Amino acid sequence: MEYNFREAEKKWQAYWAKNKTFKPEEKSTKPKYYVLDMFPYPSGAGLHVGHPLGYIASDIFARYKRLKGFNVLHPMGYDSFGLPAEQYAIQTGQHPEITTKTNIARYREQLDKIGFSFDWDREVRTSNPDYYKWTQWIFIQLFNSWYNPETNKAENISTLIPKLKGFDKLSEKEQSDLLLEHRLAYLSDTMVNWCPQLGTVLANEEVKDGVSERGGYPVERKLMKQWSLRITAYADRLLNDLDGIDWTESIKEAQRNWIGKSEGTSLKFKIENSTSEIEVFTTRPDTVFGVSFVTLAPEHELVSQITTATQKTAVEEYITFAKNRSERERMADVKKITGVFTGAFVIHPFTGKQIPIWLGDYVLAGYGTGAVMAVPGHDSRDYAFAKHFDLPIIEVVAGGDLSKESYDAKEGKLINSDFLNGLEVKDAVKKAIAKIEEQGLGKGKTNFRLRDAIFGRQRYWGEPIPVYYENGIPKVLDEKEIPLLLPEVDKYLPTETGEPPLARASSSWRKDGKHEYEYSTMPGWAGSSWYFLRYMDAQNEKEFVSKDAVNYWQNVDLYIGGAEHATGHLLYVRFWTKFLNDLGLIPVTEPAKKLINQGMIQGVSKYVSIASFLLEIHTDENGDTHPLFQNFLVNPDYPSELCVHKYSVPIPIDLVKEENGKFYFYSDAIEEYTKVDVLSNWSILTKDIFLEENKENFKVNKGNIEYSNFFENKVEVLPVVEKMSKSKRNVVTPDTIVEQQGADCLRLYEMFLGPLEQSKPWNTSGISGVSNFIRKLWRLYHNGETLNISNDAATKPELKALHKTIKKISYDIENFSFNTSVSNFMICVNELTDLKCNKREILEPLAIIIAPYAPHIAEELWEKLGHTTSISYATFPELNESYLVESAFSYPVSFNGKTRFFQEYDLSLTKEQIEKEVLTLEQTQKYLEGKTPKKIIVVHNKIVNIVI
RNA sequence: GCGGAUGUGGCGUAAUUGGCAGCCGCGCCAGACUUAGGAUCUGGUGCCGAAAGGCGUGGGGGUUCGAGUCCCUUCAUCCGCACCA
Repeated sequence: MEYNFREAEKKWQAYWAKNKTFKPEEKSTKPKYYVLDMFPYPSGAGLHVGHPLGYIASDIFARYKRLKGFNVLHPMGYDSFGLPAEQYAIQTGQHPEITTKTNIARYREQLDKIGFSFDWDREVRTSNPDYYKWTQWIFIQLFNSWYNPETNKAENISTLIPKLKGFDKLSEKEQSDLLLEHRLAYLSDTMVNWCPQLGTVLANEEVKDGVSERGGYPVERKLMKQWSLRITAYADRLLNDLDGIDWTESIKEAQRNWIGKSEGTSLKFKIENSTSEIEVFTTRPDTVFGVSFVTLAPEHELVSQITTATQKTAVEEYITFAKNRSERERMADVKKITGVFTGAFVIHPFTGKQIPIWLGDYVLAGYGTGAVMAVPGHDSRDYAFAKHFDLPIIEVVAGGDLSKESYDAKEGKLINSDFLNGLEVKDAVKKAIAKIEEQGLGKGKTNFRLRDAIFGRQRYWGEPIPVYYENGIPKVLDEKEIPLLLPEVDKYLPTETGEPPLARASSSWRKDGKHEYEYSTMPGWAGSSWYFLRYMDAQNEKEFVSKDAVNYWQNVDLYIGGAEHATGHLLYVRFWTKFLNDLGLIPVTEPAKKLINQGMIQGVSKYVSIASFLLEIHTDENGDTHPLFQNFLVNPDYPSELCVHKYSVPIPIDLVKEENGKFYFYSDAIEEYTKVDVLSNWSILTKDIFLEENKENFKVNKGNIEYSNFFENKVEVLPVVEKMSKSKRNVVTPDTIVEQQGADCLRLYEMFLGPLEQSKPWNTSGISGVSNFIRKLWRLYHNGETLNISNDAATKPELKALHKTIKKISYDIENFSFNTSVSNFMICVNELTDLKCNKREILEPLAIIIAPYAPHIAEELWEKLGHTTSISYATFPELNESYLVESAFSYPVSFNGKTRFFQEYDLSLTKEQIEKEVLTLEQTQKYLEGKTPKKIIVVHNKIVNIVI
């Protein structure tokens, strides 16, 4: 009887659901283990084959831990607030909640079919009021807290008030404003990334190369009143605690860079003929004698005050120029040096010399003080600026060649530097800081690159911020008043006056019927910043998580997800965890002990080339002319000079046919394509069309066109490996494989593809090997139609095959090397098949070790073996090393490192005995060619090497 | 520019961590069976060579009895950050 995976998989999925097999024990004496996946955003394209890669790995680990006697928490949920559902709502008018529910239903169906061991009773959806009530609750706690630098943790704002002198005498508004400067959730005027097309502000990590990460729309800098979270208060702890967690070095490094701690000193420069001073921040106070100018950001507040009359026009022009240069341009031409002299000077604090003040847009207004002391000799940016404007370059650290480039290294002896002369850089830094502090010119200081996190989004589909305004003063709702539900609106667009969509809610959407609520909603990362806690106690209506639950589950033991969340989600969730810990609400300071980043499974998009031709120039009744184009599908090598415009678009991969390693799009698929893209109006450019009928209209006439440039009914398409996405039309869902080869096959195959962390394009060419393996495994337990199991004692080779596998699989799982375990299962089954093994003593443990990988077939075999309970809670077989012990070893005998032949020796032989034995061999004499060996190396159980 | 990762047969990959390079699978070749199937089974398959043998882990150099593995150097590809003073 062949294994019927369709029946078996359905049966066991139903069994697990009915028996709540994967519900962790409530009051358990077992050790706990918490395995978490980054929950998905339920997109309209459905789950693609990349999602399950991480889920399968974590599921294997969770199932393995159960077999090892752990009480395992392995939940799943949905990050269900977000932009795509809202964009869809804007286009169709359909409430995002409906879209979201439909998408979730599809995800759930797909997930269920893969046989994950999730405890679905703990499912969370960030867009559910039961859930976002507690997201709002945490926001309220943030609002009510400040960061006390003395205790180095967050405290209730009430502990701050006594420290604020004259607080009582202030008006209510003044009190509110003052407290907002300290609250961890605060409202302020902030420079934000404003995206006009999306109608919202974006966080820094949502902006890539000056355009929005989602959609690629331009982003501009704008001053807006915004809610922010004071993550910078935690900068130092977020940085230091990285050392204590087992995360990949690349993620930790990305977070370190993002936090960007730099230690240095502030230093004041007196402005000549003025009482004002310019304060700069520098990490190289040792180079203070190398300062030859000072550069201010164009936005610096002192600019208008110090600019001299003669420079006024030039400076104003420059400021206008700098302002209008969009962020994107500034990033695009980093190399372009721009600046202007203000006409003013500062006095060097040590030498008393006159130093010019310049403006330059290489200085960022938002970092440090927005001013730098320029040391062109030892800072490459200052060097470039100095060279460009012909400013003096002074060498103060020996070791470089300043005629070629600046010498930025922090090594060498100080020169031309008065009291620092002769010191090494490290010592000079210390001495310079001491001197600066002594003379009251500044003091040692630490700066961070990390900015506070802007927390408001001018969008509909997010958690409402639980704030209302009374006489212009922002106040948070009482705990009893949440959840503050999302109101109904007529459209999901900003109002005509530019207010966020929530402003469209009816006028009854008011606190106590009169006070306006905040119209911004929370960003996408709000709900995901604490969801790992909610799973511990998902149904709790009284608290975000109970003390009992969090004291038991603590934090995530193994977290698997994509590396793209390095500086977003993974930083915010650490921040919230530390905050909740400060408040004494949870016992842990980090969300996850271990983090693994699964690689991305890329799609292979297929791009078809399109040539645009000018058909005619149409003149309308007003006399305006409009060019009329016609587009034709052409081969990729079609010369672009033979058309007005040539471009390529991705087409659905299932409309492409492969022939001899090349890909083609046939004309009979065009109709199918127009269903996906109604705007397309293509036909394939054929010789006839080109040469005969429309030749004149194409406005090209380049003489003889090779016929090979044209095909009658197909064009070649080019494959491109890139991220799977709906817009690239390259999404492959796991559904087909589950349908055709089964969930176990998908699970094994995704693991078999290669190391978990590695990215690779999806390719099913090897799947038949895995499918064959599953059938072979089944046959091992069967003799033709019937189950064939013997209770006889296993033989030594059988035991060896099994225990070798137990050893390897345990090692592999614990090292997250899932690909190698699949090969080892294959090796084991091959060996046992060759041995014709049908012993219960072997086949029972084999079913258990394979169960985490292929749970359906394992359950089915387990049941056939006579068991009445799920294999999920069987005991992982104990390794017995004695079965692996060999008595002899076949030594490779090599000469000068080249293996020539093999010779078996008993392992009890000493090195000396082997050495003696080897020399007596006929073969040895042959390779020695009569020479005497210089040296013989015998490594026990490894190798014999004879050096001639 | 800085940081991270990767480079091994036709392809996906493996190598007990310094000890026989290429396990397992795909593909390919040959054969068996056959109700001719994209089924199943058996054998072969790094490259050059008829063979003996030689060459081989991106390139170059080094350490070592011995290097895919360690060190130096260089190239290529991918990802992240990017004027952070």
